[in-house]
Amino acid sequence: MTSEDSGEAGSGPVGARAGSHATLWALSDPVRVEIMDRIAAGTETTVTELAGVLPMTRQAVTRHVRTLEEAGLLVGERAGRQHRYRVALAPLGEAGAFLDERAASWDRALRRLAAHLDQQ
Amino acid sequence: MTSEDSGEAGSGPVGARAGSHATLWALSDPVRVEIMDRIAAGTETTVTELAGVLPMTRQAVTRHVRTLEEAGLLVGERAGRQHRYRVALAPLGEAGAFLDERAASWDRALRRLAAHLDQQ
DNA sequence: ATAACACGCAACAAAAAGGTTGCAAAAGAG
DNA sequence: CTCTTTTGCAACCTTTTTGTTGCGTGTTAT
Repeated sequence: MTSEDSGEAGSGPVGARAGSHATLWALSDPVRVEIMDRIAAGTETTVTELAGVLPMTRQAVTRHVRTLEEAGLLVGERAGRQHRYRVALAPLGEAGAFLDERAASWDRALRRLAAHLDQQ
Repeated sequence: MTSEDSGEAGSGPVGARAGSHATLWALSDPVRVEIMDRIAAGTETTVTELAGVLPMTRQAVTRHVRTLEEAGLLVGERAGRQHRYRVALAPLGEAGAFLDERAASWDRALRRLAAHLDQQ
């Protein structure tokens, strides 16, 4: 039935973003952040439960969950006929490090330009 | 603090995202990150200069720059017929704080669930 | 004044994202 | 076995992104 996907690390899927970009993009949608909130809280941890409290159908929730899963922010585990999800925090650290790195780089560049102008 | 709907009314165009979401979304595109890199470095600081080194037309660059400007990551200043941009680091701090806050919240929720399971 | 440059706006097309409905398959309950 | 629940997949539609071309406006140089 299901093919051997569920491995987003190799030759990625079609619309796949890489690394921290995927994480930033996944979390730039308030709906997906709310899904992460609810799964982390443990109140709604399946697609059907989430669709019960969110203003959209189950299939729409499935897509958001899949996006989060491809970003590595969610990990699913099948328990019988249910498909339960839990959050993974590792990509959060990567994305945060990415932002910090960029901020530091741009800050350095700005100071370098300012010093250059000051020298003239 | 957690309420962020009904954001900026007058300054935000039609499809504007609010606060940190706009920042995360703007930086989830490698092209826009590269634009930020080049403007911060001072090598290309106008739309025309950027279009000269990027594989797209000037109008496409204009759209990306506008996206970054709406997120507060770029500030433009007109000098004669040229429109020069410089980077602004403030939204970076907000976005980083948002990620940290979410990571801490989800981590707390996970520990609470783990403790709850441990108690049973 | 005229030509060249930098920029903005509008119309348009293709692709991706977000959402819906419908239907089929696997797991549990009666 | 039959029925219900949970899930996945496929087709389809709408909106948003992303990119193009064409044209008009303002600014600088000759």
